[in-house]
Amino acid sequence: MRKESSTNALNEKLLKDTCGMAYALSILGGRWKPAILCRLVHGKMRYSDLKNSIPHISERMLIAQLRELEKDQVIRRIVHAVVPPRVDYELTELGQTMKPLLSAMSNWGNMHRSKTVPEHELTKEECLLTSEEV
Amino acid sequence: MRKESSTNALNEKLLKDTCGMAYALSILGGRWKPAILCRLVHGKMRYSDLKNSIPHISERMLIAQLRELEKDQVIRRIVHAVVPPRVDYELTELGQTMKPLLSAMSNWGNMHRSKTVPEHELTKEECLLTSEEV
DNA sequence: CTCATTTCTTACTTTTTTGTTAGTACCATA
DNA sequence: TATGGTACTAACAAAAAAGTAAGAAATGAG
Repeated sequence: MRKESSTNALNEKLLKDTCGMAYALSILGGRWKPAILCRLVHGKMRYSDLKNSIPHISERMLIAQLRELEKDQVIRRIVHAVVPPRVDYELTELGQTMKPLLSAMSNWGNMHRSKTVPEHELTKEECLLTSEEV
Repeated sequence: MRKESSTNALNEKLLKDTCGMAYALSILGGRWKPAILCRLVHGKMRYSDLKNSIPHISERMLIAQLRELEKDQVIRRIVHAVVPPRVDYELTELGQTMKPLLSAMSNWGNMHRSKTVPEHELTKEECLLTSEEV
């Protein structure tokens, strides 16, 4: 449970309120959010498909990060009245506006991580956003 | 001191190694990094000027975040052999390549935080990156 | 009845990040 | 000596993020 009046919280709020970049980063930041967003950019996904497509993610973490993205209005949650349960997630209109940004980040990251990660440690890129997809 | 073989650390490394977006976010993420970067984009700054220009930042946090950015090769630290001591910080060439990305984030953030922050709470934007500055 | 599927929630633990405080080094000046 | 300026480091505390494990709900099938 987050405190609302800690120095920490107040600093965060101040920075988010005065700096667009800090605001954007507060929305995108989170261990598993990049992986989630990179998948949803390609289109609506079912919870279980999303979970199965991300190696090593726990249900606890997946749901927590989805809930945050939903709260920030970047994604929407679509519940189907079926059994077994079915829940889909997709980018909202606001989320769609992030596509150019997500693509720029992905491209920059892919272009430059090879500068700092030894080549024999480079692994298959699983998250590719190209300009055609934006 | 960070553990190197916790699940947490291993997950982070896996994601950074397989997703350009996660990599970029890992470099930019940190409470005070956006404020620092927004200032250094405009040109080299002296440590004390940097500190005085960011409200509420402690020396501890400023130096810690500068050290991380330096380690990630985004900024360089320039020591002058004078008294009183003088240290400047500036973007590296790699840091310069981030300018379009920083600008995109700033613009997106400024465009959309008004959607989620009540209007009477909006404060003066202190961090503006325009396309002319990129 | 049991087992399976899907999608969560809750309680707690571990790890990491951020913040507080005290102190340091190297001068220069009074 | 004390005080001031600049730029840190180290130790610890508080807060937040991430991870582990257990349990729940609503069916449907055997």
